[in-house]
Amino acid sequence: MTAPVRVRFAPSPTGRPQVGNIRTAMFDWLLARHTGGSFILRIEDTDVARTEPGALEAIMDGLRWLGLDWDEGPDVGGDYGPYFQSQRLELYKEAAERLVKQGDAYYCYCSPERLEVMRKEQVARKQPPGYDRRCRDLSPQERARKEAEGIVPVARFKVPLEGQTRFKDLIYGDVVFENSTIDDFVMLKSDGYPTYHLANVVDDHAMKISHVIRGEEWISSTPRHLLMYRALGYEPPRYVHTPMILGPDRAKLSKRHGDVSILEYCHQGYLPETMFNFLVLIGWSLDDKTEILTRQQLIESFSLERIGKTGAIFNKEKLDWMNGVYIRSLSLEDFVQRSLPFLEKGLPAAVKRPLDIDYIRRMMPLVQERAKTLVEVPQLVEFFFVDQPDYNTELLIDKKMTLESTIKTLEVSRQRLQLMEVFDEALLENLLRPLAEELGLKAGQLFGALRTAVTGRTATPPLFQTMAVLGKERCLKRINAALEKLHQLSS
RNA sequence: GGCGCAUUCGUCUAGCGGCCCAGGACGCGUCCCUCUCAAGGACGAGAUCACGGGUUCGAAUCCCGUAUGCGCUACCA
Repeated sequence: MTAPVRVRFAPSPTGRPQVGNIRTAMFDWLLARHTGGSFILRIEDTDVARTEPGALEAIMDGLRWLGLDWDEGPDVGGDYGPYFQSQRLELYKEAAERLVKQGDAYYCYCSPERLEVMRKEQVARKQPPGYDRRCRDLSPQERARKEAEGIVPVARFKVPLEGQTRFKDLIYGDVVFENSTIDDFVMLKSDGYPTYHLANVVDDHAMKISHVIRGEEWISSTPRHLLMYRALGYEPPRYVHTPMILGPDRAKLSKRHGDVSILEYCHQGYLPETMFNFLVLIGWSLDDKTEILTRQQLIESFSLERIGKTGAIFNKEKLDWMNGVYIRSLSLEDFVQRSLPFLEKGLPAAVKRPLDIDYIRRMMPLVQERAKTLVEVPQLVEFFFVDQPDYNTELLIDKKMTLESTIKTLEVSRQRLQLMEVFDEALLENLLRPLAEELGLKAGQLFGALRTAVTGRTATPPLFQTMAVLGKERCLKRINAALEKLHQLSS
């Protein structure tokens, strides 16, 4: 696997870039980089009706986000362009005409309505549905008559009635199909656009693609492609079908079960390096223990041989874990920079902008090891910003404490805190630990009351560090507010 | 219905005839650490390797069959 490959990712711009497709693109990219080959982006915009505006940009954004740069493609050009199939219509038409001339294809004038009825009957008779080849042997006169009626035909490939078509898939091994089970499929639609089958064969040949990497769902149509390669006199590429990514019900992942756009993971605060690592591990593994791999390690160690055969369910919990691992591995400044957009968006509108970046830098070490995704960072640090945290007064009173003892505890704490000149972590600890003992409390009881008073929460980063970041003024203000709440409760 | 592909802990997987009465990871449980929450550490539960036949001295690994699941079966890709 050292010869440079030419591989292509060929999405159709009919929707957002889903993880299944992106994973295939990653395999393409990895193989290209591993072998020093080329990764080509080709847009299969042959389904005019389903093409969605914006889909192309979204696909490119998704690839860029993951760092899957392409060597040839719509925007960067290349020697084998154009890279939009809609701009290569002439090529497909020529190929189709040639096949018709050679007797390997024919024009079909059957109406969609007739085909519909035909299929229904076939299914009713428990026959395999498929084109009945009515137009396969039309006489020139019959054809002329249809043309005269103004019917615009489609071009169908003349699949051999007998024999077998076989190929060796690099992952699944030998696959054999009886030609008799394949119907005469449409190559060229009546609107002049090719179907996937034709366009794919013509372009992969024209673009000198060496390996076709695509989802397992394409295995069944591979013999059609092979038959066309043969009829056209082209050398077929190597085929690499990859296992699918499944939904929780083991069915092909769809929008229904959250096959969300790869960009959605970006918005949800997953790091691109997490997605890259995680996605490649669905269906591929290095060995029996390595889970975290850098992009460079992946390029070096990637190989087709280690791609599995079985569809895999997308394991969200594991993704979350891995994202935590990657977040923790970030340098503080990197973590700050990546969190910034999420803070801008996620912090309450009442927090004044621009955000105080230095203040943020001081609190971020406290949340870095607690965040699983970037999108939850604002939640984690919100109490640092709000004027006065909102919380239920009961939370101030520890299970083993009373209203009175809590009031007393906070009052004494306030006095002592007020006397501090330098409000840092070490000094806070030196003050507070002995204070708990002095008050006859367990450290947790004192710290718990202070924690709630100062943050409004029962689960926060370590108290002293948190208070140090908050600063003396904010802490005292909040303790005062807490005491007020408690007094209200007692009256 | 036809054709094709697949089948190892709940999930992702290692395993390509003896090292496996099956290893790792996520998740889960217990414990340690500890001011809470995380993180980290230790330990544990969890798979008769879908089932049934072969082949072999020996099979999760090879062969056949069955079952189940999934995919394809469009003038979609």
